[in-house]
Amino acid sequence: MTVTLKDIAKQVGLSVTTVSRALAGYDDVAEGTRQRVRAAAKEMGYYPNITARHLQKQRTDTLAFVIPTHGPRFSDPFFSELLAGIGNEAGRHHFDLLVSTQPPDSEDERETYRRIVHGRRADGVLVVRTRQNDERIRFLSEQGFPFVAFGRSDLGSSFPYVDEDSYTGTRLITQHMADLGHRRIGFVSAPAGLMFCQLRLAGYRDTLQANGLEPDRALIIGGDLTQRGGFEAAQTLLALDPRPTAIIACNDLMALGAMSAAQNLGLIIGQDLSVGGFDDIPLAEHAHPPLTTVRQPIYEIGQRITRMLVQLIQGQPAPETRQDTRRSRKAGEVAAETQVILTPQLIIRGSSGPPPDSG
Amino acid sequence: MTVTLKDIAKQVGLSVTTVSRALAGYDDVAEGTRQRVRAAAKEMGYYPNITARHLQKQRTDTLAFVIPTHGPRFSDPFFSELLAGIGNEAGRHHFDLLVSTQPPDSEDERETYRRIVHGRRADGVLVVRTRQNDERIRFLSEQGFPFVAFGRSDLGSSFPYVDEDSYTGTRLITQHMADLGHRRIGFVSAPAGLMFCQLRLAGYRDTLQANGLEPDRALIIGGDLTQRGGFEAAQTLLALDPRPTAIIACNDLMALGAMSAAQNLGLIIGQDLSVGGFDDIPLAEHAHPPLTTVRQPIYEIGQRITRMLVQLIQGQPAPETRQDTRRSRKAGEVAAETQVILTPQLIIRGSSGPPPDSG
DNA sequence: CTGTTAGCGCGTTCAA
DNA sequence: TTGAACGCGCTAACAG
Repeated sequence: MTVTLKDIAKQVGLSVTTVSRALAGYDDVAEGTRQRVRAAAKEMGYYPNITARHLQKQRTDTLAFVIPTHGPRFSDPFFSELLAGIGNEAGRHHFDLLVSTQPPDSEDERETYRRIVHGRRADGVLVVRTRQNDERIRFLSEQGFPFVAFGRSDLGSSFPYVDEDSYTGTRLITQHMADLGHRRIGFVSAPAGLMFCQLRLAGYRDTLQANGLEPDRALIIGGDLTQRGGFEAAQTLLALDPRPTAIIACNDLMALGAMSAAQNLGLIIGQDLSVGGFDDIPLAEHAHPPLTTVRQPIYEIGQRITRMLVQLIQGQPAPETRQDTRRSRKAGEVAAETQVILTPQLIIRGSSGPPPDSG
Repeated sequence: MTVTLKDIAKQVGLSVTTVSRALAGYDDVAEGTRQRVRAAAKEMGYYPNITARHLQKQRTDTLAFVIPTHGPRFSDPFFSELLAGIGNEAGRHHFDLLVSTQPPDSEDERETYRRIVHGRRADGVLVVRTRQNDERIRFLSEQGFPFVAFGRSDLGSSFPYVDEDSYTGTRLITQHMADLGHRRIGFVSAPAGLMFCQLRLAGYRDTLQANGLEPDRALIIGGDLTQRGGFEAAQTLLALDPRPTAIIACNDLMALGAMSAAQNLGLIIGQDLSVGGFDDIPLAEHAHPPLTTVRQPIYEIGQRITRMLVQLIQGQPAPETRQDTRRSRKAGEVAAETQVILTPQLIIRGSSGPPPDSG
């Protein structure tokens, strides 16, 4: 049913080897032969069997992307944008993308990584939402398996990643609130194990301190990065007695949820309560009011980690030798950065303004 | 570096075959031998090479999912939820998931399908966002390649799918608006080639007619299913002179954008303007006000089409023979439905209410 | 019970 | 310029 090299060989009366080389465009095959073979292949509708090719080449031209998903009804525009960046870039480099969804830190997740690495299911892995003491990173490092992470880690080892400077980002937006005159600023945090959670929390805390604002444990609420989580966290925060006049959330989705909760109480966002987020997903711009946030170029980050991973797999100069190659590189060549930290950008929109009693 | 069957065989002094069978748990291998082999495999950290297994078994245990993405900065919670349903269910059945992102109706998309089918890159394909005269479906049908679609088509051929009754769903929500007293109801449509676009538009139109409401071409605006698209469409609709008192959008994301646009004009949603969506993504429930919409169980649909595809691949009773097997089926066995249409459910929330001049 | 042979489909020697 | 032989890693059929 499926047509193989052997079928073509039989058809044109040549050996499988010759057919293979003719199609691969080798120049040690007669022009006429090449023509005949090509014609036959086309007519018979030949497509190389990708699996066989993988086995022979000892590489799969496939990247793996294991998405950490919590509950069943997972729905996060952040990931769909990231996936688009990854998917498009992988395609550009003729790599397939293997996607798996697994609960973070679960046995299933561990097994998924083992299968990918030991079973040679893919040539490299993309790791996202890095965690403290991240076992995925430790495992991949130990195994010497190519990977690039979106986010840093606290492990000693050095590995390639792209990350946004979350600490500075949160400092920017917290300072923005402080500059507007807010003195009680709530914070909706993320699962504590996430690296960026720690960094953002620290940015928040340090900025409070730098502005002589009293830290208040009650103003910090854990969130799960969903809109519902932000909604519920805001309900708690807004029930406090001297209630906060501003709320900063660890991501936009929670910030949007917080806005809804406040609006349900009749509060006007940007006046009665200021809200800030993180990410700048497309929803932020078209919310009402538009959300003040810290921009993170998700799509571009997806492209970038994918490009880095492909380069890593295809054996670009290792990081150690980069200094040496700098001068000898030809025009147009660009060094493969292996550890990138992006500068955050504060996007001020209508959801933030001076506190109600300031005017 | 990677340990293969051959390595183990050498280690324990047996043939590759015996090792293979010992690990596979065949009972024609001595208990002691099995023990020795298993121990060695474990100690040496053996994992089967998945690619080799695929080649030998002539199947890949992989499903392909080609996501139709339009612009570069694609970000849609609908797809992340669908992906979660698909990914989790695929995992449950020990299938890998190959994801690709391609612009609909593009040459790249066609090539992606050809590669999957002819290159035997996967055992089956999931098709979503079905289109009029859908070339993907025609191609897969012609090739006899296993697939299941989310959405129907207008092609003559019969194929397995799950779909929600979009027509009735839109009738429900349009009737809801009419019942509230709305007489000028705007509609934000979707790209015309999409099957559900036609169905929803028809549901809208027929309901207007059934209620004796004048159809007005100006009240129907094309949308691109993004929040921005809904935002802009609503701006146009709200600039009309007798402006609509209600707007129904083809999906929730556009409805949320429409709400923002209206709110920017100072309109109060649910009073000055009613808004309705379609899908019931998690964002809808926690919007302000919460969005009236037609529920579509996205996650479950993802699971279901995946389960159907797996059954199809694993050779469940073909649709033609289902009647025959019905009686001979054993207790507990359930017929594999091949064409499922789900009944839509109207979710009434705060975004819809009587028109302003009615009270 | 175990080993030999064979083959999945392809690409890469090495001879002829 | 072409073909035969071999191997990628695994499993299945068949002997012994």
